[in-house]
Amino acid sequence: MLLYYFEMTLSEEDYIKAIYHLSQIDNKSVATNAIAEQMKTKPSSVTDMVKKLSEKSLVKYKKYQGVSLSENGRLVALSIIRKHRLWEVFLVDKLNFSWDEVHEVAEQLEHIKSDALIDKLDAHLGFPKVDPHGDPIPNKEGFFTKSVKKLISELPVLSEGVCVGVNDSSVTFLKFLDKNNIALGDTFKILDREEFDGSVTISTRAGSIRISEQIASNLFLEIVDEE
Amino acid sequence: MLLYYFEMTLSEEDYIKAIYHLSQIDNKSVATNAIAEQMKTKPSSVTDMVKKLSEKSLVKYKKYQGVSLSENGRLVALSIIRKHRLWEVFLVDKLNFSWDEVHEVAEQLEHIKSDALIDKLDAHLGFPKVDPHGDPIPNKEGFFTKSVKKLISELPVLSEGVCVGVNDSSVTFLKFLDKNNIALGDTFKILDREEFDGSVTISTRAGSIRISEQIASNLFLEIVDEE
DNA sequence: AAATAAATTTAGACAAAGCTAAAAAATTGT
DNA sequence: ACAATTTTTTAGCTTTGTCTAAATTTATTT
Repeated sequence: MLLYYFEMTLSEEDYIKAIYHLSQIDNKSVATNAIAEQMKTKPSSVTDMVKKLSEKSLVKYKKYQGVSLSENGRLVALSIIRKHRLWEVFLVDKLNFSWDEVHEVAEQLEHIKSDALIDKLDAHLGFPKVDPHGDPIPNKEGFFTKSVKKLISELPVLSEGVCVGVNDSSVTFLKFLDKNNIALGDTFKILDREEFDGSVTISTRAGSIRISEQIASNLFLEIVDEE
Repeated sequence: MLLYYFEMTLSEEDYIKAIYHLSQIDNKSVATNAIAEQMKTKPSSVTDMVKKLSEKSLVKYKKYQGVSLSENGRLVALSIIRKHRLWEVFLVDKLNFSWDEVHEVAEQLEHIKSDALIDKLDAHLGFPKVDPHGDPIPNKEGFFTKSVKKLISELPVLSEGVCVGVNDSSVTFLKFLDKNNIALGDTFKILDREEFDGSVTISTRAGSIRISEQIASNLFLEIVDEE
């Protein structure tokens, strides 16, 4: 990954990250208002910041035409996302936070500046490919495997992925998951699907279990495309 | 430890820490110029900041009379120092940094705001009492064991402590340490001292070894007083 | 006990990042 | 096509933390 050629402030980094995420949604240039909403700030503040980032050639900007990241800006965004996601893995795997508690702290940790720190953290965690939500972790050069989030009911047999969410968050459903030793962050493989009723056999930490079509259509897996 | 009653900026935290460290040197109130030097800033900037901290009752300040921490200020300082030293332990024990590489990164990590994070980090590290330099880690309530740094040659038999520094950093001396499996951060116990030549037997990780008076007067141990 | 020196504070400015209110450009509706 | 609406930008002000230069207080020296 590129070394930044200039120091970036916390605020600049947050803007770059926001612009990155917004430009992922659809591929057009990002609107001032959209950034303002994301950053919980006013459009006029966004205009000011975007001009500054443009001078540092981290974004491409023409008045009234929206913003997009330059190649350098994209690499900066990916380096921040890399840090954020590695810290999330650390918080969940090593400090026993649950996957839904880590975002806020990781938002702070992602701004710590030290290449050595991130390299060593990465190694310490065993070079993880995805964070606890199943999102891919870019490598040092900014490459990462794309991933798709899909319901088990929509996936073909032999798919493998990390359980990253539920559709139905009712107490009964969550109790079912608990009873069957299914937790967010677990890796599942789809072993078989019964054509008759759509029920699915999956392998879990606790062995393989059979789940009904109804369950299968309420569990999201994050599938990583190796390419 | 107290919850801060108001958010503190990074800069405020740095000033509080600087004032704490300076007031440890001798017990008088701290001079504006001394703070300016420590913070690498100008005396006029210090005056401004000290007024602000005084309004938040973190310091006691009278014009031209120097500054000292209030009880709240002291607790804030200790909470920052606690974070700093826990992160240093993490960096050395878990990420394999060497003890002399960690300060800069810990300076950043100490400002991360999350009580849950620090509690869990503390547990993950096994509730360490001292950092890799042998300095004591305050507990949540701001209590910590005092410690003294002394040469092995000055310590009585049966003393125990963490090796935290050398007087003579010549290549030959460091090579001697390496050859005898002595590293900064190791815990030693003084088993015996020979009156005749002042040579000392110490127990190390690698077993017990005999060191000459010359060596003993070049190795610092940090002794923790349990009280 | 003045006179000089050193330390500290005040006053006024500046850059970063935000805000409000008003102006300008782009988009939409008819 | 042009009026109305929405989006974006500009202009000017605020706060935080810094600075320089000048003024003031404290300390030191003779």
